[in-house]
Amino acid sequence: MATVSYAMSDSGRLSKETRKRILDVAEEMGYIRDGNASRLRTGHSALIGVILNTVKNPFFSELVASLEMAAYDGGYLTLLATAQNDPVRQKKLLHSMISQGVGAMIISPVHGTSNDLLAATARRKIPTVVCVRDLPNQERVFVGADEMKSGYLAASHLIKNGHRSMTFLGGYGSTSTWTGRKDGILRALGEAGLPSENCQIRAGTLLADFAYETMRWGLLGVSCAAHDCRLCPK
Amino acid sequence: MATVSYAMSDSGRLSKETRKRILDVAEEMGYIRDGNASRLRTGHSALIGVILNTVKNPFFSELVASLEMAAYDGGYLTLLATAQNDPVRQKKLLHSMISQGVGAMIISPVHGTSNDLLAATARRKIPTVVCVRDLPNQERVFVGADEMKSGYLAASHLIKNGHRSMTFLGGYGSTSTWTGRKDGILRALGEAGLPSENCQIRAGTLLADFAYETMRWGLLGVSCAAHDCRLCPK
DNA sequence: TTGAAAGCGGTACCAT
DNA sequence: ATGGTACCGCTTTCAA
Repeated sequence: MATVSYAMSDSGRLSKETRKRILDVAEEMGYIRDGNASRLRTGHSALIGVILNTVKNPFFSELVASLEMAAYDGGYLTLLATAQNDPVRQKKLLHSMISQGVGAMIISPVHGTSNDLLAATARRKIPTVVCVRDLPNQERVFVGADEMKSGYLAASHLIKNGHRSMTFLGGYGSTSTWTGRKDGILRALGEAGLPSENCQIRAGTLLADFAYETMRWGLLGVSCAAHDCRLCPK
Repeated sequence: MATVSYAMSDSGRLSKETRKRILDVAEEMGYIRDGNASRLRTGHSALIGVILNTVKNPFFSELVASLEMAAYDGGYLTLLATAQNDPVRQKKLLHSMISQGVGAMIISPVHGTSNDLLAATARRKIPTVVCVRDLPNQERVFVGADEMKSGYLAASHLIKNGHRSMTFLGGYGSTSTWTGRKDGILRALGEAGLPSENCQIRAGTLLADFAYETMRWGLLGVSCAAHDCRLCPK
């Protein structure tokens, strides 16, 4: 029993021939080591949990692709689930993943995430990374874009090209993503000496789909109100 | 010990108050049952493994989204990985998933998949579904489109709209997908009394990206050679 | 109605 | 260099 384990993990404790004999037999009978039993004993997991809002949005599917490849390179598998804008579902998923013994978590939190979401991973010392949308006022590791800067760059681009009015369709209001981009836009307007009224600001669920389509065209949620802009979808 | 287990699974063996007391304490200390240990004992897993070629292609990301939602509704989590057109990687992934104790597998096999891929799941009686691309001459469950019919419909559409020549860019040649679509196109040409030379047939790795872009435009790998077709990308 | 104990498949310590 | 054994957290049988 123990010897087989030593053979599989190549601990160097066994003689060349004993090890080879064991591996040969294992190969022949199609043996695959039970990673769960292993984790149960050692506490080391080969699973990384990933919770995103959706995976249909190309931004997120590219993210999934990259995460999965990085995980594979590190010898991990990804447990993927989507929270569908539902904080309750998000929490259930996180608990399910902990139940499955994930060794680490990557979460892009939904709007309305409660402050205690990460308590479960924190208590168990499961390394957790928050991405895309931040969780303010919490102890966490965050990876994401500088939303403020992106809004600023987008608005500046429009202004530089002679546009004086624009519309901001950022999806859900009062998220850190939305607020950051909006602030960036307003800053750009201010620096150009334009009144903030020149940017129509819209937020809400119904606009999310529109914004999504806009994002697909590479405009990051900012759409130009002038109908002859070469960068905007027809 | 045993009593806690009974409380969690609500077997009805415990008195109302004992159960409630246990659940309260569990809640308070943030207890989450270890699904792996459970699986180890019972053999029942809450994991469904999914192996696709890629997840960047919108066709597959929509598939992932649907699979994940269905899994969630059934109380399962999805273990997702991409084979990246690499049969070796595909096999390693499958073994990793078995090692993680998946209860079922869903695979869209890569081109060049060896015949013994599913031997590992078969031996362990892990229910396995092959999708999108078929594995001919094997005992398996397959779910996918009628490729022949889709090629036929696409070519018929072009012919009906007055086009007499076309190009088929189907990506990798000699896959069941490619062959099916090609045969459908040729059948449509035949029925219209057109020679098969009227369809340029191209296959190969370099064309895969082109075909992918074409698919994004909703043309399912069939592109019209006439440059004024309203349906084709500009 | 409750609890003690064995065992799932590994790993790691200890002894041989 | 090798194998016996306890234990990881849970479920299930059996006994109390």
